[in-house]
Amino acid sequence: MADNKKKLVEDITPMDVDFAKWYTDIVRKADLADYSSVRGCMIVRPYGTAIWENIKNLLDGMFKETGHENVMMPMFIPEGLLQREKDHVEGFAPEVAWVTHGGTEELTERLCVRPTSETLFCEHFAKVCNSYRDLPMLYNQWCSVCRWEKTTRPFLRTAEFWWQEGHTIHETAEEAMQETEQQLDCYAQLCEKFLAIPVIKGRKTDKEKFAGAERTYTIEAMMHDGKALQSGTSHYFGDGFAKAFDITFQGRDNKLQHPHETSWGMSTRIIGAIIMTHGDDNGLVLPPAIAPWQAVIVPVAQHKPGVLEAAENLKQQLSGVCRVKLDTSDNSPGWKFAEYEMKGVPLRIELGPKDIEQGQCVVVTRHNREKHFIPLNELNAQIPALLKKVHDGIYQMALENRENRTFTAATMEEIMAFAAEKSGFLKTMWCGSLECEMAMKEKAGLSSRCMPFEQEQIGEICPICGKKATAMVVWGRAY
RNA sequence: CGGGGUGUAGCGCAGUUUGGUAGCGCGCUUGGUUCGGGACCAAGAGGCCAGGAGUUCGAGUCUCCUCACUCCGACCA
Repeated sequence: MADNKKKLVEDITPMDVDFAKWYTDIVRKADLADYSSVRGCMIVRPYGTAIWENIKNLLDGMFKETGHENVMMPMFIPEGLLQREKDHVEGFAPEVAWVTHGGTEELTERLCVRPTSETLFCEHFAKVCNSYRDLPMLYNQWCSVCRWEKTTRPFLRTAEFWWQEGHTIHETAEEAMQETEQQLDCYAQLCEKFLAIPVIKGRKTDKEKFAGAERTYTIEAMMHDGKALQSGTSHYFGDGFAKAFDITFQGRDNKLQHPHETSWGMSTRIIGAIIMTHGDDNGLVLPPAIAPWQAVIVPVAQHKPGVLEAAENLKQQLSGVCRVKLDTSDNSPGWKFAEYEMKGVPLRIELGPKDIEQGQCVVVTRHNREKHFIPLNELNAQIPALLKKVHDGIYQMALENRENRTFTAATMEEIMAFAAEKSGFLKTMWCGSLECEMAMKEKAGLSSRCMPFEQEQIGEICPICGKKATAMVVWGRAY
């Protein structure tokens, strides 16, 4: 299928030539986002917003099914409040934006633009939580947050980004732990079932965990270039924040207790993951579940009598079967083919005079450009199967990429060989010390991605220091 | 923070060496011919050449200053 590999869109830099350029070309050409006049801030264009809305609706539905409620918190955090938890403020202070004036008056206490809202939720929980009967409180908010990053890239790292942040408090540590794992699982489900992105679930090392958390769980995905992308996180706080913010409730035993807390988040960065997991040299490839249009109808020779009418009828026929768009613009069919390939629409339906004569249409699946000639009266029944084929196909391709780029090492020599020649995940045993983790970064340029839940016993000792190993770690270079 | 680079039409760029009517491609508008992999012809619209101060008869072009963006380091949940 050499023909299928031919690059048909000239405006996108091939990923082998320059992966970073390829990425930004797609962001721009697929109309996902634009740069704004504020450094590091992006404008999410309608097409990008539609993708985010679909992701948001899926996640929001899952959250609600498990009893979570949405709230809306302020975007400003007083400096004093941010400083209540020591680790937390140390983690975030270097990258927060400060509001110092209201109108022309200088504020007595400056306000930071939220980089995350733990402190606000904690302050609120302290007020509204009184009894074990109030628990659990399962809150979530959809909002944007601000982190003054030094280097930014659309979706992957922006100074302002959109996300959801869940914050819950529970009567017992066990219940909070369960919540933390449940929400991580929710993200993993979203990635694998809807976004067709295989992920590794695991726990972050102490070095990589969230500022102020007792434990951080993560899902890690691998991009086309072998780099890792942290795609969602879930944190268990124990009662650390509760103590710092004086959140108490009267327990079943009539004594005052601190609740156990969690937080978890997924951001617009996931759109970057979709681009870099599924995209190709012809543009974006969207998982059907979140594609704004799952199919696009391209009429051929639309000036000829009957073609537009037939296309219009086909659109009617497909409403309720999938999200469908009909493009009747003046652009040539070839232009439209390229356009919707760049936009990653999973199915293209071509309908021309020849098809109408034969009562059929041509359906092309985006990820492999396979053509299917389908009778119009069978189309409705076949669309769901074709969409599933796209989903399964791109999931499989992503999984294969990850498998092909995953290696194990038992010695320092093997680690250095990996670091020098490969890009991907490296599994090794680890003793659990910060020193060895730092050494990995310094010597091999690798950071720990996670300690997978699915542990493999690939050795007895830590290859860095030679001491007894306590866990297997997946290492990599990260976005 | 350190080092490089770039600011000219919506976007991408040429023009700066050697000062002399503001250019090209894409996109946009109008009309026509086209249409199974980014069609073609014709006619148009669109500029404080990043900003400021100099030199000069004359500055996009030379000098000085300022600002913005960007890349590579460093830093970074």
